[in-house]
Amino acid sequence: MAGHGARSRSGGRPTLEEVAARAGVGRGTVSRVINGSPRVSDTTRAAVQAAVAELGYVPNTAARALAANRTDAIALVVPEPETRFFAEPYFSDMLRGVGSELSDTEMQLLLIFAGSDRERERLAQYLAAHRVDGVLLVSVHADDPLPDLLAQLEIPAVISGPRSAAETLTSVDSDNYGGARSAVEHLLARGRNRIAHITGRLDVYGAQRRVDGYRDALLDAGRKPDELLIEPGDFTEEGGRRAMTTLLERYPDLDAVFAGSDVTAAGARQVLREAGRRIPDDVALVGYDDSAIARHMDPPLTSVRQPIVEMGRAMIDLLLAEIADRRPAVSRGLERRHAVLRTELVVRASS
Amino acid sequence: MAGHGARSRSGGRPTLEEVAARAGVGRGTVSRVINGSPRVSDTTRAAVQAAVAELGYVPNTAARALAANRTDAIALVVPEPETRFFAEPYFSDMLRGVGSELSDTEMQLLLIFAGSDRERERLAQYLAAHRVDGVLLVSVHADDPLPDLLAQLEIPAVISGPRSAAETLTSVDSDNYGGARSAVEHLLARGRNRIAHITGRLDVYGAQRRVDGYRDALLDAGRKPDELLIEPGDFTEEGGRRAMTTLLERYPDLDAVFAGSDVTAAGARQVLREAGRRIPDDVALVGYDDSAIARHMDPPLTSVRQPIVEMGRAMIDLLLAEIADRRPAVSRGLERRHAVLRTELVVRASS
DNA sequence: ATCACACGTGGGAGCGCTCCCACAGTACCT
DNA sequence: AGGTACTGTGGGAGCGCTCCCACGTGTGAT
Repeated sequence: MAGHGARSRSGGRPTLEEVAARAGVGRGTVSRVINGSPRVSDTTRAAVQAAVAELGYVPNTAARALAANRTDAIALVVPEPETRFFAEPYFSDMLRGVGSELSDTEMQLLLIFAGSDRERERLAQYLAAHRVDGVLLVSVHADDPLPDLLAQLEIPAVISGPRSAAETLTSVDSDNYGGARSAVEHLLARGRNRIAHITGRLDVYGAQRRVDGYRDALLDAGRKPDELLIEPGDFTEEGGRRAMTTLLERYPDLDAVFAGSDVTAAGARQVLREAGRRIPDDVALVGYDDSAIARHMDPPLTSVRQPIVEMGRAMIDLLLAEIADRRPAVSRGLERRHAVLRTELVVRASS
Repeated sequence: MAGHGARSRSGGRPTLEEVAARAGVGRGTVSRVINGSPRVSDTTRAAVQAAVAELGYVPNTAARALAANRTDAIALVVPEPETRFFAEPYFSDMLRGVGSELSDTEMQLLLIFAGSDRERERLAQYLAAHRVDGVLLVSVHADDPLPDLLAQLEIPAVISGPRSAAETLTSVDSDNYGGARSAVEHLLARGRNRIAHITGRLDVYGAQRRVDGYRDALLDAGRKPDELLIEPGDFTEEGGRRAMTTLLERYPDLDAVFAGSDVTAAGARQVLREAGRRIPDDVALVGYDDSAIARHMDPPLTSVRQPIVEMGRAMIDLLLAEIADRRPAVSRGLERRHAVLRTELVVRASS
């Protein structure tokens, strides 16, 4: 066991310079080895690696960040209070995808909550200090100033769930349009005739796309969509109840409901039950998200699954690419990228 | 609105030097103002602050970290897979406490999962690189090498749930002994005579302390604890079922059970029901943790609440103090601190 | 008047890296 | 033989801070 004395100066960690001396090479060469540059001979590389191992050298991140003007860290920004973060599986799935894709990288992931005004203030400071190389944005509301701030600071960012068809940030989304279509096509195939739709919050782009998918599925089946069968909801259970009540008054004979979320479907289910409708015998019910609620509902709810883990992975891929592109300072006019991932209809007893 | 041109050199952020020039002072003085040193005259301070505001100056963290040899970041290390982190309210409560206590600090919190061997490898590298000023350790198993690693690297650390009575790290804990006592005293006060205890995993120090509390409560009431009424569990539902089955065979006439966790109580409840025992009429049941399970059980479960949010706060307080103490390089031989927070018995219908 | 000692301040040195230019050495062409 | 090109290498400069020493200047004791 050579080089027992890991520290050359008492208390301090070994530096590049010390590794260089030990290996009998220059500082630059050690730096090249550490950073995996190919412009080093094999013998030299081996010598340096030996010295690194002997001294237990670990690069000083702060020094690297200062010299290279990068942090090797990215932030996952959640503009929600922490409680919602823990309550919804969406976030944990997203985190799983992001984490797995990042695990063979040197990149460090920071989780930042920005639910309160105070937290948002801190976040702004944080970004202004350029403490991360890039940002992942999830669950952003249409009027959020954060995307603009990021653009202004020229920080690479990827958003999940674009705010509109003209989203300026690189984005990742699930195929809301296709998901809605598959739900409606499924109901048509089951022989349903009067299919209602309780929408999500219509200021959310994805909710709009689901309405589009609903309409087009009917049109392509040769039916004329009835606007009175489309009742606005807001992703909540209460919204589902309200909308269902309205729809039932309007069309007592409707035989299917496509809800904008599983929670909304739960609200609708309650009203249907109270009105004496059996599910699925009288009215078929389909939700969206395939959350735990869907599996545990009575009867189990047919629902559209979004590939959230995969969306997390895709976000990282796009973000890393954008960071890499930006490194050479040349702002190559890359067109914005928008990834759309396929959804899957999970059929259960409710339809 | 003076000083419209925020940037003096194109593309770059303003530096300390530039702020100094603008304010007509030296670099050192600006540094003092930024860091809140009292050794600056009021007029000078005002001038510097004005310059900072005009230029939109934000300190460069990397430079500061390099020069001052600190990171202003601490890590919350969770030696569990992410799924458990999200599944258990323990972690989210802890995070809430930690976050709230940190919110009026410059400290940045990093959340690090170290569930897999691979992740633990990364963590070791991370700590070796001294990328954080301190570490918060939650849910550490008795044989975990992490505490030793931290001690060796001389990184300030606070552990929640000491590993033994001789814990070497600064620790925060809830009063497991007192919590158990209050549960048993409650059962005694309710007139119960044969009180069983299903323990937690006995390699967890807190579980041992609960057994101690159970015994002492009985002793102090003038009863001799019966070791055959103490059956080892492991915090799980299955363990609760197993232990309850054994206990019921041994003492068909027992009239109370104090379980080491709510989940264990749920397992015990199931066995009791199947054996035809009514809760609380025939057998009173008390759990530990006051988790969501306790509130939703039928009947609602009496349980010992741990002040987890407060524990998170206390951990931060102790850690920040330790970091501050270490800053002046003088390793003042401070005795290790061990905070113990009071528990609270939440009485519900099960007892 | 002299000394002592604060206080507020300026700026040099240095933290540990990366970047890049310079240079020796080798290889391959004219 | 000279030129050109490329490869591998060393080390200077500089990233933006903090730390600390040195230097006025003002105050009070002698």
